[in-house]
Amino acid sequence: MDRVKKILLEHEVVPSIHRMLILQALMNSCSHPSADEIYRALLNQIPTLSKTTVYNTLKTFEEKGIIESFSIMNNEVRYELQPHPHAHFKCKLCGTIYDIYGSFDCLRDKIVEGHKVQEQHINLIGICAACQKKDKNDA
Amino acid sequence: MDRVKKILLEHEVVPSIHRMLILQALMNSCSHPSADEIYRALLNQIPTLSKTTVYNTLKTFEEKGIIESFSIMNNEVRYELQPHPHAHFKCKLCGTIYDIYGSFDCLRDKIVEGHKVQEQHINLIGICAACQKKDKNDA
DNA sequence: TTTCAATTTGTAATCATTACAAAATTAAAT
DNA sequence: ATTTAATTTTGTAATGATTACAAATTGAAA
Ligand SMILES: [Mn+2]
Ligand SMILES: [Mn+2]
Ligand SMILES: [Zn+2]
Ligand SMILES: [Zn+2]
Repeated sequence: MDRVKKILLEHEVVPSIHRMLILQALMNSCSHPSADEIYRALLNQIPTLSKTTVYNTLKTFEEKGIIESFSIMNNEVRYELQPHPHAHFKCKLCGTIYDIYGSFDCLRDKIVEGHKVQEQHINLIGICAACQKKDKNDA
Repeated sequence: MDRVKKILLEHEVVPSIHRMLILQALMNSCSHPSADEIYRALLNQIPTLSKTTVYNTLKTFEEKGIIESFSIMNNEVRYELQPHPHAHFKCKLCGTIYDIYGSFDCLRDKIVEGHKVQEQHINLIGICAACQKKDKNDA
């Protein structure tokens, strides 16, 4: 919990209890949670939590560079702490989003055909390894 | 217009007048139009056009492999004929979406870390060349 | 304790998209 | 030409994620 507070202070965000819990939930989760998933995960600990607070807080975190957001298949936005740059794979069957640490060119802060790149999102979509196995067993 | 009809027939889509006009609008546009943009562009020619028809038709086109859709920055879905695989760059200032034909690995139909890739979307976001110039002139 | 700014909340609004059933169109069958 | 059935198109209502906004709450300084 001290680790969480430290991160917020380093990014000039007042470490309120809500913000600490939201960031903690995000750090504990490895599943790229959506705003709604974070909201539901915290309802036990903060019964008075408002979904607007979750949205506001996530926006603040992103503006301050604490987290990153991305969206795959145009449903809801998903959030994660920014570790090393990586790609995402979303399974069409089970919906799981996997991190892919492959050999992708990182174009951030590079100039591409004259355009200044600030963000890069590599989204792969298909059938994950687990669902392929499941399909074979069913057949 | 014959070209349009031919494409529809080749993909086993009945070439109704609406479908031909929607596909034509998509072929004439090089701006990755959204469903709403296509709808507004056609309202002159088909005053009775329903937005639902545009959505239905675009979905049909995509299912039949005539067009592809993608989404960048999680606003609306955008559509294009599928030429060679390429990446997209969206300018944060003017909103323009550029095609980027760089040297990107095409992972379609490949296996990545055990996952079967069916779609690949490379989205770059930043400030486009034109807007960089404009900024310099203003300063 | 008073004050004031920052944070949080609840509700209503927005926007893209989908669901669904009725209406219109088309082509085939009589 | 008329009937029939399937397909296409339409209009409206519903959905779901997100945002706008104003009121309520909190928390630190004076
Ligand atoms: Mn990730
Ligand atoms: Mn393109
Ligand atoms: Zn799966
Ligand atoms: Zn621009």
